[in-house]
Amino acid sequence: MKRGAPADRPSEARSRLLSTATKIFYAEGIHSVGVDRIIAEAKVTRATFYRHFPSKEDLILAYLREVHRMDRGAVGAAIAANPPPADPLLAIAGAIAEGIQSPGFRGCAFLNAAAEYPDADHPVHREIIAHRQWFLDTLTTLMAQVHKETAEPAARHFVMLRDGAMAAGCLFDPALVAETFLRGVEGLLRINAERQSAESAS
Amino acid sequence: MKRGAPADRPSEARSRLLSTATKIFYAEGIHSVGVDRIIAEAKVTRATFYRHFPSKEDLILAYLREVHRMDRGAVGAAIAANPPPADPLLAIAGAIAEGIQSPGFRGCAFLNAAAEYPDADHPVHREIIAHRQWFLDTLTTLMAQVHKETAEPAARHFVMLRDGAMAAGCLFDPALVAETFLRGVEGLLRINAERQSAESAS
DNA sequence: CCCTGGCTAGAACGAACGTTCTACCTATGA
DNA sequence: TCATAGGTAGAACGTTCGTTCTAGCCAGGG
Repeated sequence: MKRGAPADRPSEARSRLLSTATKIFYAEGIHSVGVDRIIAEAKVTRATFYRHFPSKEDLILAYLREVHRMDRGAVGAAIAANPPPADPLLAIAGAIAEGIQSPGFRGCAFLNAAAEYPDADHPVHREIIAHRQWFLDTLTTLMAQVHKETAEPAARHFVMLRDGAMAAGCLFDPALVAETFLRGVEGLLRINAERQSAESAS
Repeated sequence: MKRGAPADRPSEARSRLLSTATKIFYAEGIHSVGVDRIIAEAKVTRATFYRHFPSKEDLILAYLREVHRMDRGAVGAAIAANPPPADPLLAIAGAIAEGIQSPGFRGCAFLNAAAEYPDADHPVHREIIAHRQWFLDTLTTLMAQVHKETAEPAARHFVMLRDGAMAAGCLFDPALVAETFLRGVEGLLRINAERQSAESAS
């Protein structure tokens, strides 16, 4: 009996289910989308759905993990393409600004999900927290290469600008939001770089 | 017997309904709360509910208008207590930072609602846009008294920091979020004030 | 007086929700 | 060869949703 992990073989139906859910949950929210809708658009049957996802909640968690995977890939690519000493933070900010202006942008999947799952003990909420902690940690590490002493507040500042930009991106003019965001990040990086050079000069 | 006072205008049952809805919608979200729940906690009957609010959507709109009313009151009070030339912007930022750290804080009611109503044509979404436009306009006016030329981008920057702080306030440590927000606002105001004095010197 | 308006109480509706079930088909590999 | 895993198709479960309805209670003003 070679029954290993439940995801040993990439099932066609499962990936169709997940990509459909990702698209619809992101575009329309979670509570307001029923499983029937996802089943219908993924062109699978109810039985198949419940074979791969024991409940809707499992699908929601898989959706968030999928978005997390994509975010990690995008950040990793930005860092790889702009390794220190080139500024990967500007590359990340650029990718965010680009995302905000791309068609179909509906904000941050995690912030949107957090609005629907305020209970801190809920598995969905915990998944959100975990993603955000990863993002903050990643930025803190990168920020430490600009100015070590203020890396943590600077990273928090970056995340705050990003959160604001992602939230406003589908409520204001995306181009203006992206511009405001990039200006803010540039200012933040400039200040930290000045701190760094001021210290190394002394 | 009823008071002859004109304060009778809003019925007791209606205001109980609205305050209950405001509390529950804000704390738990909109889609995940049924009308039965609000009816039960407001201690009214279904018939009474539908007498005052033709549908759930009307209650949701009333909820958002109620929060808007409270926000306008808070901003108005902050401006009244710190009229120019004292800085009302710092007072507003302080009130926001205080809100983030107060118990029961669940983020911005409008950002949360926007996550549940992404359709731009939906009445709820439009109510959100209207509130945000009012806030941006208010800040732009105040910002113009610091530095007229850059009032608009500075106000957008302020709103972006606020949105980020409100979104993160219930996902990170509120005290750290509030501190990061206030530092960001101080920096923003300092830069604009420097621009102002640099110009008036020339 | 009775009419009206705001309220209580609770039954009932159809639709949609998440979930379970039976029944059958079809590749694959031991 | 045959058991099995993963798929299709669709009925059905019980619950909850938003909404409507009937019926009755009580106070104030014409």
